[in-house]
Amino acid sequence: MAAVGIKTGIKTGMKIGVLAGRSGLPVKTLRYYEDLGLLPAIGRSEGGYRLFAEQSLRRLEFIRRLKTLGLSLEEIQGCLVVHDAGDLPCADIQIQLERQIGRIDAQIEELGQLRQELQGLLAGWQSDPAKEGDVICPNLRV
Amino acid sequence: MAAVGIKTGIKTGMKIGVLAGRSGLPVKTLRYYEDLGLLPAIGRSEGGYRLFAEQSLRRLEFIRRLKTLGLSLEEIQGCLVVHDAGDLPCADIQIQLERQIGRIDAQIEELGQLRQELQGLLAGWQSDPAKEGDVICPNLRV
DNA sequence: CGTGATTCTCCACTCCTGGGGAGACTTTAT
DNA sequence: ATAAAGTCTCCCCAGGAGTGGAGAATCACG
Repeated sequence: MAAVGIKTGIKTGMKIGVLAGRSGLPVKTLRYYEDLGLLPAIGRSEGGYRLFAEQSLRRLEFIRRLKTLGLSLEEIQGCLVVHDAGDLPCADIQIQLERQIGRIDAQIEELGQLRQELQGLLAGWQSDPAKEGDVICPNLRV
Repeated sequence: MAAVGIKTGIKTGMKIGVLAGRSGLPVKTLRYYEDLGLLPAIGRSEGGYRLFAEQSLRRLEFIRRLKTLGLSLEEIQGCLVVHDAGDLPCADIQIQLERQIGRIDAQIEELGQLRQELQGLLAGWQSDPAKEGDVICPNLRV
């Protein structure tokens, strides 16, 4: 079974349900990824069934990792497009990655600022301020 | 103009356009907030026009502030419900803010990990590695 | 060869925060 | 009194990441 592809020289591949089972992702999600171009199938069977290569598992693992790290599918696709652009010299990919790091730094910076603002707000927080008028919460100079 | 409501003792209020002008928010947004229950109108005119109290401005300012601090409208509504019940929602707001800071921290942490991963990838980058097999760019092993 | 499991495409729906516009009605200003 | 401006409700649209179902086709097993 595992060696089916070896017998014939013909293009073989997992059907979507197998890939779903091995990757742990729902079939729907795999189709969704394929539609987006994140996870290209190597082709279709006679009956039109998607066929995926073994590499798809690695690719899905890569996607999963980046996803858990908070990247959007669009950002991940950016990485994969670069990855798949085989004709481009590695230097271009390097630039893409550096750009990606720059974007991440900007995001971290932005989040840090927001965090600081919230922290500063809480720092001066009074747990039981005097009620006055129709003030909603005296801690917030609204 | 500003004193129109004083002449009659009858329940008066801003129409939505006035509140929009004074708050700087689009009419659509105010209607949306009213629909959600975030910004109750004091009533309707004969013709069915929403009428808002002066306090609505303060309330909108409160909403705006919490929004810029990253709270969802639902979380803000939670605070406002407490407020409308007669209490100062200080404690609730505090909890929401702390929760928000926690979320930001987690996000920063994850981004930092991704950054490190990409950085590590670039650290071992070879500008012109030998191509081998079906690896498109040997620097990127997924 | 039949039957059930798998897969296909297409459409709709979720949550969130509104934006755009249609068509009808109310209010205001001249 | 009439025209213009404001407001009403209702419905569709966006993006992000899928999920669910209908109906049709295909595959695998006995």
